[in-house]
Amino acid sequence: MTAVTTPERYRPLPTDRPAEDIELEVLERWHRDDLFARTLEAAKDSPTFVFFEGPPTANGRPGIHHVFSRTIKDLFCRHRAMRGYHVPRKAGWDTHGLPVEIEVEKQLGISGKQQIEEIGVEKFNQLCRESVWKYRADWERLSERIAFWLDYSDPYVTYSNNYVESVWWALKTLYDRDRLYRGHKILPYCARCGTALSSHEVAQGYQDVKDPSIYIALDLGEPEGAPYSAPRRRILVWTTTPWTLVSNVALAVNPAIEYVELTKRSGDGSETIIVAAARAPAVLGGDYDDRWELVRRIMGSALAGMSYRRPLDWVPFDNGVHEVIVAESFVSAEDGTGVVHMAPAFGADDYAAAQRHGLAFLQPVDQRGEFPAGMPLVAGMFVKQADPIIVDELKRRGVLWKSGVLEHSYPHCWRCWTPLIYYARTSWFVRTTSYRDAMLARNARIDWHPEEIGAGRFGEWLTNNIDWAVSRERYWGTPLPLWICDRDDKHVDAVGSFDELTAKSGVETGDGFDPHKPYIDAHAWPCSKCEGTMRRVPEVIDAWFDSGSMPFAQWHFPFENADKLERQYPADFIAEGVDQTRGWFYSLLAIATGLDSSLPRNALSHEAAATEAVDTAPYRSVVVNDLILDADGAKMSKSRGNVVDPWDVLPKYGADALRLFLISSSQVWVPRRFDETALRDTAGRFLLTFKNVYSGIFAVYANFGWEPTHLDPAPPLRPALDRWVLSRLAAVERAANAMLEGYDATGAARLVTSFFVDDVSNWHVRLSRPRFYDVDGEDNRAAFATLREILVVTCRLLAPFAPFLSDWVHNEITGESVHLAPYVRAEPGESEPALESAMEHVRTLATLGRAAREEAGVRVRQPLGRMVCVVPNPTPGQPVVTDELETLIPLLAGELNVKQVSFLSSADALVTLEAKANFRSLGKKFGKDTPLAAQAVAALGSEALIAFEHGEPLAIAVGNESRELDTDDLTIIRRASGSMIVKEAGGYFAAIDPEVTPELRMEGLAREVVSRVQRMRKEAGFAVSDRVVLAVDGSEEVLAAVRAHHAWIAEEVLARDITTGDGARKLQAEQLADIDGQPTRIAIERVV
RNA sequence: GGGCCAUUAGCUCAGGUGGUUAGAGCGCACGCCUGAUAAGCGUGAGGUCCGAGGUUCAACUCCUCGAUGGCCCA
Repeated sequence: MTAVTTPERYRPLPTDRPAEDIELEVLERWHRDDLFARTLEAAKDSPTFVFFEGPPTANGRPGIHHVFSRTIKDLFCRHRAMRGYHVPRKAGWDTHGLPVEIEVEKQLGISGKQQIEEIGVEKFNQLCRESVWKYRADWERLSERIAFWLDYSDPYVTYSNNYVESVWWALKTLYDRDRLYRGHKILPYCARCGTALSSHEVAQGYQDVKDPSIYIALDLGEPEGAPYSAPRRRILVWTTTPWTLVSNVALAVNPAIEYVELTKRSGDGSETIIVAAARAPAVLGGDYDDRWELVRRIMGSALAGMSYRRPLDWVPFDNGVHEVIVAESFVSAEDGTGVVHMAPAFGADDYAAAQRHGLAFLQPVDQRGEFPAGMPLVAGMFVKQADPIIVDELKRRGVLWKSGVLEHSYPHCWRCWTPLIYYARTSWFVRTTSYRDAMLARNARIDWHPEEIGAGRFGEWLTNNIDWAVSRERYWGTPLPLWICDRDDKHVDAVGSFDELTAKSGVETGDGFDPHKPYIDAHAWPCSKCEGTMRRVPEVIDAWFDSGSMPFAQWHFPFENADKLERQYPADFIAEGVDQTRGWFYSLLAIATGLDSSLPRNALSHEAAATEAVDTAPYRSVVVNDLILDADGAKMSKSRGNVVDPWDVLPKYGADALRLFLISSSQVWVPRRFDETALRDTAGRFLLTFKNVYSGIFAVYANFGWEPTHLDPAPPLRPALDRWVLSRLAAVERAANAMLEGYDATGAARLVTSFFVDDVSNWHVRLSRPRFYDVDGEDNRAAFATLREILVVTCRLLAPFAPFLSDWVHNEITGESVHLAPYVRAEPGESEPALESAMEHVRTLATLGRAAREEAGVRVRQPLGRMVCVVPNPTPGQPVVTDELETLIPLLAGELNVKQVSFLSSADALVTLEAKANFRSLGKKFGKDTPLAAQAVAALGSEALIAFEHGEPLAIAVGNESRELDTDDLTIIRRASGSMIVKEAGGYFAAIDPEVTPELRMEGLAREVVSRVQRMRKEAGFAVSDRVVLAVDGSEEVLAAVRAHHAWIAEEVLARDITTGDGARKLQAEQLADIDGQPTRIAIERVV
C-alpha cells in the first residue's frame, strides 16, 4: 500500500499481530483512562443492577475454570452496564476454613490437630492469615488480564474484624430466634488423629477391606395384647460392625417391606425366626424352602412397636426408649436381613431415627476410639480390635446366628489410614428445618439457569433439608460467639457485637483486637444466673456461613452502611459453578431466610406485585456453570497432570478468544471440554474474520479518503443490499439483547458471531467488495456508511464476550470506548421483513445455482446465458416475486455470473413428479399394510400427481382394497427433466442453461485475461491505483476476445493502453499464461 | 453402594409429541476466487443416532438391562 497519501484515520490491524499485543494495548488504555471507574461514574444516578461476587479463596492458584465463571460474571454485568445500569462490583475474599488450614499444615510439614496444638494455635492462625494472600496477586492479575471488571480497591475479607462482627450479629440473631442450638452430629472420625473429617477428606480415604459380617438372632418380647401365645420367636439382624452392638438400643424395619416368620421343618415348631421375605434365600440359602416352613407373613409396619432383648447388656440405659422395633423407610431389603440394628451414637441414620423415636443414647467409647475401663472383656481396646472378642461373646451367649467376612469399601483416614468410625460429637446447628418451607418458597422465586437445578438438584436438597451443623472443631475460622457457664451448660450468652463483648468481659475491642482463636478464648466472665464462669465454646464456624453472610457482612451491617445494604440487596444476579449448589447458593439462602426481617427488603411476601420489593431470595437470578474437562473429557486434576494453566493459553490466543470459546462452545451449564484446537478453530477463526473485515476491507479502503459525513446517503436511500444487512443488524441487536437479559450467553454469542460470519462477511461484504474500490461515489459512500454502522454495532454486541478487540475497533472507528456505548441503539435500524425474506430466497437460489454450475462443470468466471428459478409459495394467490425480490435479481445474476434470471410460478416444466409416502398419516389408515401402501405411493406417475395437485382424487390399491389418498398421505418430490440443469431443495428450484455460446466464450476469455493481469499487478507490487499499459499476445481467439472487450478490460485493470499481437514488446513484468488451455503472453508496465 | 446427567459424522455440538431424506461448524476431498491473500468462497463425501433385549405396522426417539464418561450423595 505504497500509494496511501491521506493520513491513516483508521489504524490497520495486521493479521500477524499477536492477539495478546492488541489486548495489552487496550488494557493499557483502560488503565490510563481509569475506564472501569468511568463506567461506574457515568451511571451513578441510574438504577442499580446488583451483583454479588462469590468470594474465592486466594490460597490456591486460579485455574481455567475460574476464567470460565469469571467470564460469565463479567459478561452479564458488562451487558447491564451497557444497558445503562449502575453495576457496582465489589470484590471479596473467602479467608477462613479447612482448606486454608490444610495448606498451612502442608507448608509446615505437619498433619493433624495434635501437631497444630504442639506448634501453637497463635502461630498457626498467624500463618493461616498470611497464607490466604499467597496467590492474591495472581488472582488480581488474572482477573485484570481476562477483563473481569471487579473493584479490588475495597474488598470484603471474611477474616476482617468488621466482617466477623457482622457474622456474630447474624449468629446471635439466629440464637435469639431459637434457630441456633446445641445437639449431636454423627461425624466420620479418626480416633488416632482425634479429629472429625470433612466429607471431602472422607472421599479420599475409601479402601477395600475385609470386615466381619455377622448375623445375630434376638429374642422378641411379648407384644402387649398379642392375640396368640407364641413360641420362642427371634428376629435376624445383620451388621458389619459388631462393636456397635454394645450400644444397641433399637431395631429398625421398613414398614412397607414384607417379612416372613419361619420354623424348621425338622423341629417341633417351638422356635421361629423372622427375616425380610426378599432376604430369606440370601440369609438361609437358596434351598431354604426345603428346610424351613412358613408360619406367617408380617408387614414391617406390624413388627414396629414390638420389643426385643438386646444382644449385650454391658452398658446400662439411662433414659429414652430402648429395646423396641421402629419403622424407618431407609431400611432396605437389598442387603442384610431387612432388619437394622440401631446405635444412635455411631450412625447418622441411627441418630436421626433416635431423634424421631426418642431413643436412648449409649456412647461407651472415648475420644481415642477405645472402650472405657470397667467394661467387661473389651476395656481399653480400640473398637475395631474388639470385634472378634465381641463375636465370641455373642456366640457364647447363643445370640450369634452365623458369621462370615465381607469385603467392602470402607472409609479410612487419608492421613494415617486408620479406619474411621462414625461418632457422635457435640455440635451447634442452625435449625434450618424449622423454616424449610420458607426456603422452598423463596427458591421458587429464583430464576435458575438452567431451570432444572432450581427445581431439581437444589429443590430436592431443600426438601430433604436437615439442620445445618455450623460448628467446626478447628482453629482458623470465625469463632462461634457463644459463652457457656462451666457450672450449668444451659446458661448461654450469645454475643452479637464487639461492644457487647466489651460490656461483658471488660476487654478493649479497639485497634489491635483480634476476635480469632486463641485470643478470644481467653475472655471469660461470671455467669449471670449462677456462680459459674462463662467460657467460650471451643468451636469456630463453617466457612460457608462466612460466605453466605456476605450480602450484609460486606457492608459491616448492622453496625454501619444500612443504606448501602438497602440499595444492594438482594442481588439481581450471581453466577458460580454447580459445586456451589450445596455451598454458597445454599448458605446465602439459608442465612437470609433464617434472618428473615432482620435484613431489609427481605420479607417473604408472595402476593406483592413483582415491581415492588418482594425480595424473597438473596438472589433473583443465578447462572450455574458446569466443569471444564480436558480435551478427552476427563476431569482436570493435579494428579492427572491435565490441568490447563490460563497463563499458558492467554499469550497464545488472547482473552477474547478464550472467553468467546468458553461461552459459545455449549451452554455454560453443560460440562465442556477444553481443547486448544477447538478454540483456535472456532473463536480464533471468528476473531480473525472480524479483524479481516475491519482491517482488510474497511480500514484499508476507507483510508483512501472516506469518512462519515452528511454526504452519505441516508439508510432508506441506500441499495437493497445495505438496507437488507441493516435490517438484519437491527434484528440481531434486538435478539442478542433479549437473550442476554434472559441469561442465555451462549445463544447470544452464537447469534452475533454467526450473523457476522454469514450475513456480513460472507454475503454483504463479499458482494459489496467492488463498491469499496471507487472512492467517493454515491454507492461507495453508502457501502462505507453501512459497513461502519455494522462494525460499530457489532463491536457493541460483542463487547461482553470479547471486550478487548471490540473496544480496540470501536475506539478506532468512533474515538470512544465500546464499554461506554449503549448495547442497543436508541434508534435502531429499519426493519424490513419483506427484504429479509427476499434475500433468503436469493441466497437459497444462489446455493442451488452454484450446485448446478458445479454439476454442469462450468466455472463461475465463464458467463452463462440464463437461469430459471422457482420459489415456494406458502400463500397461493400472493405473488412470490415481490418488488423486493425483483430488486435483488442483479445480485443473484452477478453471484452466479448469468446474463438473465427469470422466475416460473411452478416447476412443472422443469421436472417430473414423484411421490413419497408419509408414514405418519398412512400408518393410521393402513396399519400393518403401511409398507405396501408406501410402495403403491412410490409407484404413482408424474401425470397422476400433477392432476392430484390440481385437486383431482387419487387412489391406491392395497390388497383387494382401493383407498383414496389425502394430501397428508404423501409428499411430492420433483426431479429434473429436460436440457436445463436443475437443483432443488425445499421447494426451491434453480435451473441453469449450460450452453456456452461463442459470445459468452469471448467474454469468458476476456475475464480470464483480466484475472491474470490483476494477479500480475499484485505480484509486481503495484498499488491498486497505479495505471498500467498492457500487452497481450497469443491465439487468435484470445486476441479477438481482448479486442472485443477492450474497453471493459482497460477499466478493470486500469490500463491506459492495450496492445494485442505484438509479442516482441518488452515491458516491466511479463508472464506466459494459460488462458483456458491456450498459451498467452501477458505483459504490463506501470505508467505515471 | 445409591441417585442424576450424558453418549448423534473423524472432532465439537444442534435436533426430534415414535413416521423412512437426522442437521451445523471444523476437519477431509474436489473446485472457485486472486483488489481481505500467512486471507476469502463454494460443492461434495462422511452417520447400524453407545450396546443388547422388548413394546409397535414403524424405534435414533418409548421401556428394561448393560457399557463408557461425568456429577452429586454415602
